[in-house]
Amino acid sequence: MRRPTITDVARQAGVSKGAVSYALNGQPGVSESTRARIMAIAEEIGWRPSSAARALNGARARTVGLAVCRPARTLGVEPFFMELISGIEGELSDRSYALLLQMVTDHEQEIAVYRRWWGEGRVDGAILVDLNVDDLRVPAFEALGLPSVVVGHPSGAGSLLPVWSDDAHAVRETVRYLLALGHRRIARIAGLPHLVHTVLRDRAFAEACDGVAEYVTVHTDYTGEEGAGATRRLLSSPDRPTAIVYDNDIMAVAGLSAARELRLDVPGDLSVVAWNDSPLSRVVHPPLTALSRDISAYGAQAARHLLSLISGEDVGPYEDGAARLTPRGSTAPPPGGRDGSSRG
Amino acid sequence: MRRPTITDVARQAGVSKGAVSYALNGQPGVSESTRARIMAIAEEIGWRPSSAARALNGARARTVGLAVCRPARTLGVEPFFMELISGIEGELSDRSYALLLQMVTDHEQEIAVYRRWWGEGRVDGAILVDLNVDDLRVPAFEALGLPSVVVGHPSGAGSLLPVWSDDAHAVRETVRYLLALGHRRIARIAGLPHLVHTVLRDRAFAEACDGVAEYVTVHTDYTGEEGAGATRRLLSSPDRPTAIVYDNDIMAVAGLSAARELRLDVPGDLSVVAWNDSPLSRVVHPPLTALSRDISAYGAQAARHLLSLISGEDVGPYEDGAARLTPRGSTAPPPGGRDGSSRG
DNA sequence: TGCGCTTGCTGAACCGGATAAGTATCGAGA
DNA sequence: TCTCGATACTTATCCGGTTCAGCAAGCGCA
Repeated sequence: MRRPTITDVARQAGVSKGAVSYALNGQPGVSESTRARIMAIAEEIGWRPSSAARALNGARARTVGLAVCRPARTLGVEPFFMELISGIEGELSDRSYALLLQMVTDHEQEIAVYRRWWGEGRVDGAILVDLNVDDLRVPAFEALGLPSVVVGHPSGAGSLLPVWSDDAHAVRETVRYLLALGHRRIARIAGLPHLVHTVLRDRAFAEACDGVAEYVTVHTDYTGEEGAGATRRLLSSPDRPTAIVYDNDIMAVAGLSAARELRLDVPGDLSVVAWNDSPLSRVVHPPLTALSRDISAYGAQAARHLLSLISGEDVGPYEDGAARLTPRGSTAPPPGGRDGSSRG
Repeated sequence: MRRPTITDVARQAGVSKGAVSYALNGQPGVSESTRARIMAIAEEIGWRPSSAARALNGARARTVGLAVCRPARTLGVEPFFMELISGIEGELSDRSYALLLQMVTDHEQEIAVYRRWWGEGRVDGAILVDLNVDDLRVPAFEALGLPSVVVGHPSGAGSLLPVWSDDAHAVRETVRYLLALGHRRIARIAGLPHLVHTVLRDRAFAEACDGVAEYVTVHTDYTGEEGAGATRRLLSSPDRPTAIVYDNDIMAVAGLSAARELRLDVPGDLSVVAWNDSPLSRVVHPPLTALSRDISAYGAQAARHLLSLISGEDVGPYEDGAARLTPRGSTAPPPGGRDGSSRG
């Protein structure tokens, strides 16, 4: 049961291969009646043009690559990726592009994967996530000439096209909010220190707190375990923070549990803010005050930008709206109430 | 900057295209010295054979398709998928196969996606997940002749190749454990009722409890919201259950919080068991007693089976080990202690 | 009536590899 | 010395589309 080819359709329709091709692609060169007849036959015998044969004629592969480089254990839990992928995917499939996915363990391997995909003509472009400081992938992609969108801050994207969101702004908003509540000892449990957005958040956090509150930043690997561990250490120090900002939601949930183990009430004794709002933030008790963003829309935007880039349009960096703080039950004035500070 | 082709390599090496092809594929027909020279030149100019051109000669696309059909909001949170994909992916990339991913909203759309992929020769096979009762996709895939592995129970897989795990066994083990602790009123907050594994779990749960405990099963859409809602309803009834088994971890976490809102202690007043162990189960307090499986290995096995099927090997169904119960802090004897029942 | 233009199609070349068939070279054996 | 066979290639064809050049028919118009 061989797959039907253009020749089968042509023979059945009594026309040449060329005519079928014109009919299929809506090009002039066939009459409407012939086109209809050809399409009907194609439909009937279930013919679809081979993507390989099309690609051979210089056409696009109509596929975008995404290699994700994170330790498996953090990947599974973080809603961020699935939402991002889901957004990318939605946009791609609307334009009948496919997404080629591969998980890798390090950047060297990721570069090798792209080198292969690009060399083999399997993909037309790539999406680069989890931008590192001095990221090896940026010069590699530049050298390959692989059309790429970087999901991350322009400062680290080199000549590649950045799609980003102002994390510094979100940090400032969060700190202002906590200050307004009266907090004066604020900790931040951050993610991997070599990620560009971690560095930017670190800096913004330090600047926002400087002179108005004691602050400390602890780096982790984003896992709940490290989040809980860091929380325990912070909370068992004599001058424990009255508020903790977590760089993702799984650590915030873990921190919530760690606080409870230590018999601390959230938000009575400790306020908790989670980055990346997700269903998880809403189902725990108390529901988490979180920095919300439409990750799926962000992914869709990245995909749109990449497709524009691929089709040769002239596109510039895209700045998505910054995360908005969504106050919920996990934040309140610190123990002892507001210490007389004014707002703003 | 055109991509180099086999012709470029041939010209530079001073040989014919045929020779380059033989050299590349390790076939006899070129001397070792020539082969080395050709490979060196290929490496130098960064040539890789176009996958499209290869596919045109009847070769495989070396790609496997996975269309995931779940509402976006449940997808993001459940670790299950990312772990499964990660396992599939690891196996595929070891054999330099790629994974083509698409998210769809319903089965009709999923079938359409596969029809296109298969018709266009983009994929060599497919992995079917979230098997439904009377699943439309099974006859569709059979009709297409698309080599497929079904991640789900053989009873619903038709003539497709099933890779499955005995959920009924896991249910029985869980119920036995809860009975041994002394529980006599057990609830189960299940997932979508049209999924084959939900039906199988439902049946096994009813059979295991029948005559020895009061039981009730509530169906949800797997989201934390519905899990929390169902938990509240169950716990506010006069004869509330002393133990609840949740069909996934996000609902278990939501249930944990719901119980806490109602001032019920876990595990003192209520025991909680989660299906699908994940980092999430360990970071909440108390850590959740969970049904653990190596999802990643399961995915890898599904991928291996599919690749065997694609290469025409004769493969039979694969039954993975059933989930093992991992007791943690969320389960204990019911209020009032063991009611004198003996173990076993 | 003849010219040029448009319409609707055909035939052939081409994309980049794989591969079967053909060929030149060389060494070994009769 | 001639043949045989292996070795190391080349040449040509094919895969399934796209696309360009060509061509016949029909039509408007001078």
